[in-house]
Amino acid sequence: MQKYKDIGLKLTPQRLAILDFLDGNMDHPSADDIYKAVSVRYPTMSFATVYNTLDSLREKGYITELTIDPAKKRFDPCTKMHHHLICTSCKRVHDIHADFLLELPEQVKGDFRVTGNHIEFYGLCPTCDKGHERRI
Amino acid sequence: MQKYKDIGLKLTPQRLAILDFLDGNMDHPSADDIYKAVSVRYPTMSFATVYNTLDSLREKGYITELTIDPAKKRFDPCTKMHHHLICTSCKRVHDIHADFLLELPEQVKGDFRVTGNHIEFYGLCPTCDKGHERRI
DNA sequence: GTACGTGCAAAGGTTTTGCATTACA
DNA sequence: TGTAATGCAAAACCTTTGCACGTAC
Repeated sequence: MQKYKDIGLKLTPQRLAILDFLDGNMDHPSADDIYKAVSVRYPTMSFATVYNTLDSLREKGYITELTIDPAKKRFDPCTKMHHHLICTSCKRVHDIHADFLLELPEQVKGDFRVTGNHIEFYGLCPTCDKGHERRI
Repeated sequence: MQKYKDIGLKLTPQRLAILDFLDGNMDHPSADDIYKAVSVRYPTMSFATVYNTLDSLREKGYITELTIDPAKKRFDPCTKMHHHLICTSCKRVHDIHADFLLELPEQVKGDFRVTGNHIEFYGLCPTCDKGHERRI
């Protein structure tokens, strides 16, 4: 596994399994999703290991913790600044890589030092939308 | 209490205390914050009542449940569409009532029916920013 | 009077922690 | 070999639920 050599963490089999699961994953999985997925290969996997690893990866800047789900934390291996489109029915989350101009007016910003932003778009995905009548 | 007459809920003293605490509140309190605040006047107040009331108020559209805090739900009595400016250090949340043009490109939106959006601005509030050296 | 709200305690779900054991570097 | 990670279980949180009792309407 050359790919993860420079990550600055001990590369245990469990961590490699977690890294592999997250690599390119666009589902914004929860800790439990990750635990279930890697447990298939490592039946002794524990939540402590999952949370430890996620915490280390977050500290190193390899993943982002999302606050889009009120019920649980979800994790995003894509750390490039982007936004999210969330289906309010099935809770699936799509990445939005479009850019938006979001400059706060001076009188609103005040002395606040703004360092970033994140947009949540809400709506119904095509699948969930079909459950409703819809005439144009 | 004429003010809450038309709310469509039984107006118990506990509910009135919660409504009074929330009215004009800009702190985006958690259920626990609300529980602590109203417990001063109503020592027998229970979490069940707080959550029941918050749930009813949310259903009726009088409050919004915020997902800006990974640790717990926070509630906002201001239901007019607005955004938030969050200090990553002290976690305090300010309301942003500015408008932004957020139109998703067709090829990004696809058949998704977008119904709303919410922007989180991140940064350091003036107080927390003072802890860092900062020369212009 | 009756439907609905309250309060208590217990349970459910997610995340954290302590500690002995194991294994990467 | 030494430091750091793993795994298990227990605990800590936040939130929800069941049920007997109480109260607004």
